[in-house]
Amino acid sequence: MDLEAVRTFLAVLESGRFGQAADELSITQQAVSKRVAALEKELGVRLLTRTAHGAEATIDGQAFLPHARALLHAEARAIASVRPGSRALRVDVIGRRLAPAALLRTFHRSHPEIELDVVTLFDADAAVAALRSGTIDASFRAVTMPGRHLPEDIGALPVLDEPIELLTGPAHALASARAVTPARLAGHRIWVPGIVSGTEWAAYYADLAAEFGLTIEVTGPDFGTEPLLDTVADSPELATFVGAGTRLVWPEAHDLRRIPVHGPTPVYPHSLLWSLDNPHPGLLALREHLAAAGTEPSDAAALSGASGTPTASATSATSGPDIWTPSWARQRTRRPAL
Amino acid sequence: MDLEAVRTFLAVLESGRFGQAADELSITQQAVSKRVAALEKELGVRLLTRTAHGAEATIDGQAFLPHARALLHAEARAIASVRPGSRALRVDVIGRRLAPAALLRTFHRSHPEIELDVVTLFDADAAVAALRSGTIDASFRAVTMPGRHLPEDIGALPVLDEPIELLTGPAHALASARAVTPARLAGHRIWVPGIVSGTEWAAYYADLAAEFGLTIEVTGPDFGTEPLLDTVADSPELATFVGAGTRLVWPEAHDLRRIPVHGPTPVYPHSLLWSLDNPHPGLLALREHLAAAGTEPSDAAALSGASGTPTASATSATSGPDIWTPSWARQRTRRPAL
DNA sequence: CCTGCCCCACAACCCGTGGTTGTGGCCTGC
DNA sequence: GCAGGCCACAACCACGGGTTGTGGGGCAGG
Repeated sequence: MDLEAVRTFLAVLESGRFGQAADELSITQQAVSKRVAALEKELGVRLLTRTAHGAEATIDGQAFLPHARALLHAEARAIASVRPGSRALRVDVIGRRLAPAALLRTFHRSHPEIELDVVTLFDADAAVAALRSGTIDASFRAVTMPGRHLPEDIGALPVLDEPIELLTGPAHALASARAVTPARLAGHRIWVPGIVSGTEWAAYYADLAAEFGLTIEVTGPDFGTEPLLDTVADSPELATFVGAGTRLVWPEAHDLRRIPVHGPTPVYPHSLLWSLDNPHPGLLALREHLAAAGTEPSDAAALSGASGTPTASATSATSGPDIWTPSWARQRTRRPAL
Repeated sequence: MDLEAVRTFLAVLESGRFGQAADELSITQQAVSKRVAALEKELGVRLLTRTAHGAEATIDGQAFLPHARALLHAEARAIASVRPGSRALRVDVIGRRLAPAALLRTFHRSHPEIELDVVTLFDADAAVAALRSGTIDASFRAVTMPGRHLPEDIGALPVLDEPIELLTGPAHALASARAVTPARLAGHRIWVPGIVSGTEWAAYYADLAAEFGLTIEVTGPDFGTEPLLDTVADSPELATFVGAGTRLVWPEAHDLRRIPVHGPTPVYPHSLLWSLDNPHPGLLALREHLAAAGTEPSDAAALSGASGTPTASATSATSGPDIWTPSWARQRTRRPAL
C-alpha cells in the first residue's frame, strides 16, 4: 500500500474536493484522482463517491478512515524514533526478559506521554560509548565492568538486585522443591540460549558456574522464549534460569515451575546508567520512577508475583544478606543526586 | 516512506542476510540493498551494519524495529477493514457524540479482541439497505421511520432512551438552572450544527421545535466539537443540545453547564438494528453486551456521570414516565430473542 | 599466507509506475 | 439553457526501482 495514496485519500476527505487536496499536496488534480483510483483498485472497494460538489466517503471509506489515520501516525512515530534530537527516550536493557524490561513497562504505564524505545547493546562498553555519544539515553547494566570503573560523566543509580530463579518442567528432579541452593544444582544441565559470548551476561553465568560447579550451557542461538519454554517443559533433565522480575506466561499444559534459589541467592545487580550531560526530559522522569519503584514495597511485590506463581524471593533476597554476585559486580558505586 | 522498504528491512533483520531476504521477497539481493539504502537515506540514519556474515541492526535500527512492525500491522488492519468477508464488525451510529458511541467504547473495552469500525450513514433507509446488503453489520437508529416500519428480516433491540440536555456557557440566562422544561426554552437560541437535513436527527429536532415552540438552528457545517464548545462557552444567548450519554470534555476555563431538561424529558430512543441473516460472530457479542448494559445500573450510572458534571437525568428519565419522543418514534417494536 | 568463498555495494541498463498537460462529460445552480 | 465546477480519461514523459554484471572486503581452510 502506498502511503502517499493514503495521505491523498485523507486530504480529499478533509477538504471534500479533489482539486483542493491537489493544491495542498502540490500536485495536479489528475494525480490525486489517479492516486485515489489506484488505492481503490488495490483495496478492491470504492472509498469515495464523486459528486458534482466534490467527494465524500463511502461506507468502506468511513471504515477505512481511522485506519488510514493510524497508518500515517505510525509512520510519523517511526520517523521520529530515529530523528536525532527530540526523539523518543531510548533505553538499553541487557535482556528483554529481565526486571528492567518489566520496570520499563510500568514506567510506560505511568508516563504514557513519554515515547519509549528499548534497545539491547552488545556490552557495557558499547552502552557507555552510546550514552556519551547521545545515541541512547539510559542503560540498565551492572555498575562495574571487569577491571574498570565508570567515567565521571556517567551517572549511576542502583535499581534492583534481581534474584535468579530456576525454571523447570514438571518431570524435572527438582520440580517439587520449594527452593534450592546453588550447590544442589551441580550436575544438572542448565540451558540458557541466546547469550552472546563476551557480554557481561555471559561473564555472569560463567562466574556463577565456576563458583558452584554448575553446568550452564549458553550455546545455541536464541529462537525466542516459546521454543525455550517448550523444551524445558518436556525435558526431565533440562532446566533454565530466569530473572525473578520477569513476567513470563506459558500454556497451562506446560506446568512449569519457578523455583527460588537460596543459600546464597544469586542476584544480578541492575543499575541505571546515563550521561550527566543528557538533557532529555524523559530521563529525569525515568530516574524518579525507578527511585520510587526501588523503595516502594508494592512494586517489589508485583515484581516477585509476576507469572501467577508467587515467590518470596525478590523481597527476601534484597533484604537478606546472603546473596551472591560476581566479583566484578560486587563493589557498589556512588549514588548521585537525581 | 515506502512500506515495501520497511517490509524489506524487517525481512533482512529476521533472516540476518540480504540474500535470504531477497529470496523470501522474490527479488534480487541488489534490489534489497537498494531498498534498505533508500530507507536509510530517507531516515538519515544507518539502520543495519553490514558484516561479512550478513547484517544486524544498529541502535537506530533496533529503535526503529518495533515501529516498523507496528506500521505493517497498521497496514494489515487497514486492508482488513475493507475486505469483504471476515472484516471487522462495522456499526453505524447516528452521531459520534451520543450514547451509542459511548456504548461502543465500553463494548470495545470488554471485547478488545473484536475489531470494530464505526461509520455514520445518511439516514435509516440507507442503514437498513446497508444492513440487508451486508455492508454494515449493525446500526443504532430510532426503531421506526416516518410512515413505515421495519422489514421482517431486520432485528431490533431497544437499547436506551437517551435524554437531551442543554449545554450553556456561564453567562447564559439559564446557566444556573438545576433543570428546565422544554417550554422554558422557547425564545432562546439553540444551535445544533452539522445536522444534515433529511436525516432522522433533523426530523427529531424539527418535531421538538414544533411541539414546544423552540428556536433550533441546525444550519451550518459541523466544524467539530471544539469550535462548537468555544462558541457556546463565550455566548450569553446561544446554547446547544447534547445527549446525556455523551462523554464531553472541555477546557476548565469554559465553565460549561449541562442542564437536564424535564417536564417532559425529550429522549432519543436508540435501538440496535441488524440483519437476521448476518453471521458475523461479533454481532452476537454486541447484542449481549447491549442487553446487559441496558439492565445493569452501573452502566447507566457511568453514562450519566460522563463529563465530571454529574446529572441524574439519564436514570430518572428512563424510569420516569414523563418523556417526550417524536410521534414517528413513539411506538415500540417487537423485541426478538438474542 | 594465500586463496576461495560468501556477502554486500556499485554501475549500467531498461521497463513500468506515476507524474504532467490537454480535454471531455456530467451535474448543478443561476 | 447555459455557464461554471469538478472529476475522469488519454497521451506523453521522466524518474524510480527493478534487473544483470561486476567488484571489494572479511573470514576460514588449506
